[in-house]
Amino acid sequence: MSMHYDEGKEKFIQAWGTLGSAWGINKAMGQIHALLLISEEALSTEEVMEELQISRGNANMNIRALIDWGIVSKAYKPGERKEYFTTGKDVLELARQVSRERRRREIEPVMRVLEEMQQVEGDTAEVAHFKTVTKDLEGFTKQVDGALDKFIRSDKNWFFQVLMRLMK
Amino acid sequence: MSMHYDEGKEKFIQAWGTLGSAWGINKAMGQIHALLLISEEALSTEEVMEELQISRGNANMNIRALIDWGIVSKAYKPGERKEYFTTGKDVLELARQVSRERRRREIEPVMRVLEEMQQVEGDTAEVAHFKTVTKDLEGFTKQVDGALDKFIRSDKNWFFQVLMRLMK
DNA sequence: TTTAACTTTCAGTAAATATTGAAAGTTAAA
DNA sequence: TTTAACTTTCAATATTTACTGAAAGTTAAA
Repeated sequence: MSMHYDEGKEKFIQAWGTLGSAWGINKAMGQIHALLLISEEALSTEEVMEELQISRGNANMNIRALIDWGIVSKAYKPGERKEYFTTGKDVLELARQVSRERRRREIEPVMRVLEEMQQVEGDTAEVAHFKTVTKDLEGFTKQVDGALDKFIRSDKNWFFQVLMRLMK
Repeated sequence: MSMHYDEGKEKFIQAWGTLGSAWGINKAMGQIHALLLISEEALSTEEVMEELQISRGNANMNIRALIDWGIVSKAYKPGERKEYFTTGKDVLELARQVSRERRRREIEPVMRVLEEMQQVEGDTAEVAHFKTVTKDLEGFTKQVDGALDKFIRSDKNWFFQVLMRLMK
């Protein structure tokens, strides 16, 4: 029923990587994030390479990507030239950041396309149906987008209050 | 500023396919779903193949996958032996179904791993930190999972009320 | 400056994923 | 039954995506 640290660590990193791929983030990116999450100290590229058995190029590119997503940041150690990396340990803040990015990268482009669809011309039933469906999608997407925006801007208390109320 | 139906249709199918890949669903699956969404009539495998220019095997497999997800269903036309396929036009119901499946396929497995992590033994600071982080993730995941569950079981009114309240 | 510690890039390769099409399987009607 | 309309499977192939490692680029210290 118990488990050694190394085994647990391995399992967690694996699981986080898998979750990553299911969500369109790549595996290595998820694994690096997991590793930084459970590490109290900031890690260097070398250390990441070593722990995950991946190449320098791979480590570097995925660390960059995590920085782009705004969920990993650089840390310099006094007197050291090397770069180290950490990720915030606040899960809510992480969720917020991921929401922010996905909203920007995925929801917004699709919303723009859906809006455009109202410009389709023609008075056939086919066109009418097309516009109805895309308008519905647009309406729904807008609602979700608005809620997401609220979440992104909200503070901790607001979020947990909403969750609580939501679950009655 | 206006647009022909065929152009709009093409754009929409493309966008829906792209959104699909960003969400771990494959492109063809997204495109087939888009096509069924905007089609009032149920379509046959042949028609899907023709419209999207994909092979029989591809069409068949992805239609199956959509059925597995519970978002496409078979429809038989009277006197016809061939199978036809449709998808519900209710966007909220679609969202609910997708949430249900993702919850089952992704959230649940990761939650089980996170729970397991409390079984890690050892009294070092490292282990303590590991448990803290994974416990936080577990707590957050549980909350979201609960809210999702509520959403999945809820009706239309509840959902829009929540969204409204949420957006103040 | 030069050097050396470090980071980034990228062409080549490997791995994973999606797609094809023809053959095998199934089942309603003749 | 047989036939033929239809659906499913799956080995081969193509496409996409990820990864490597060495070379090029950068920058602090000597």
